[in-house]
Amino acid sequence: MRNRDELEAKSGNYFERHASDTAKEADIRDLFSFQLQRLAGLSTRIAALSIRPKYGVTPREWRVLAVLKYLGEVPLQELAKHSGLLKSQMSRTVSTMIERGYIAKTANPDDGRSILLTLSPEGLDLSRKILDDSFQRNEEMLSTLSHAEQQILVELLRRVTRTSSKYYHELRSSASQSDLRSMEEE
Amino acid sequence: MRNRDELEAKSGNYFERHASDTAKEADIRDLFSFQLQRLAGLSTRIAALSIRPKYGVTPREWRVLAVLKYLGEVPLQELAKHSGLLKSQMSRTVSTMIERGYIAKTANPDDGRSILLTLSPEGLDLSRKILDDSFQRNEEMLSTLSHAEQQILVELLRRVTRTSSKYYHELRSSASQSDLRSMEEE
DNA sequence: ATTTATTTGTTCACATTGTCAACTAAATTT
DNA sequence: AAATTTAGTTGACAATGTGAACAAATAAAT
Repeated sequence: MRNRDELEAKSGNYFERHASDTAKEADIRDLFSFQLQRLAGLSTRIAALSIRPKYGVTPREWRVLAVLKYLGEVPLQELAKHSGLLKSQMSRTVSTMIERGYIAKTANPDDGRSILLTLSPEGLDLSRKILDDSFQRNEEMLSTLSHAEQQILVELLRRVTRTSSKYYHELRSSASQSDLRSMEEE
Repeated sequence: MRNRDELEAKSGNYFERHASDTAKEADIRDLFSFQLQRLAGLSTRIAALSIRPKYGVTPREWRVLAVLKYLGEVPLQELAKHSGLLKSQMSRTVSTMIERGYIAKTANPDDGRSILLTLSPEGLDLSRKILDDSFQRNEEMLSTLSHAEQQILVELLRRVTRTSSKYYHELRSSASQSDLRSMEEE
């Protein structure tokens, strides 16, 4: 591993760094969220490469189809939650999917505001095909791990996602309450 | 050929999705890349929430600063590779970071085409602060895991990233040999 | 029962991110 | 010396993310 410390002097050490080289500098390569971002970016690029030319849908669109596949028949808001999108994003995505005939929309008899969304037969077919492709891609990506390791990875990610989601909502609610205080704080 | 009936697919009952004795429908929730995307999205949102208001930089900008922190002094292309960005993205990002005084640019004595980039003292200071914050955020996100589990997770991700990167380049070169993007992701 | 507040979905406006191609200037290769 | 490759910049545009305004419908409060 390369270390920055040798370059410390070059880039302007105004802080008269304390003599000890033992104090370890924080390194973004050790940061979980950094690894996560890079791998997710890779994953998206791989998916786009194999899906867009073949099926003519964006990663977001097929993700929505696949989520709707397991949800069955739900209002738009519900679909958005499970997909990790804002309702505004979902509204647009859904309307192009309706135009292309992959999603069907019916009125909700219990609530005049909401709509019920389902996959059309074509949408179900497409989502199956793409999902199969995706599982194949994932196998390639995970091929370096044993089956047991793959399961561990998936389980750890699941737990981290749960915890992070809670953390996120905490941050959000505490941020919206103290809007005026975020000016200084050093 | 799996031929699960439509009724089940649309039932929306995800507590019974494993109960079926027949061929199982593919489910995006079991897809590694889906989990990855959701968690990465969460992570970005959390980061943006705590960093943007406080330091006035976007997630991408601080990531670049932090990468440059460990690289020391490198040409733009090199910085792009390690950050997972295209050189066009990097060129723009760097030029705003130079405007704001976080990055310094000098000519490369060995190559008139390339430039050498380093963190300015302000950039170094900022990257340290944000990196500290980031490690704290990550601790929250990972708080559900034991220390040992965290290490396992990081190690598994590292291996998957390596394999995926190789896979990506295979796909790319087999798709079109002419347009080789030099983004080694490693 | 009427007013008020909340919720659902659509749309607008905009910021960030990602992709590709054209272009220059400087190496490198032939 | 000419052709090719490489480093970086810039333009154009697609995809994604965020927040707010808005109408219609429902729920809550008085």
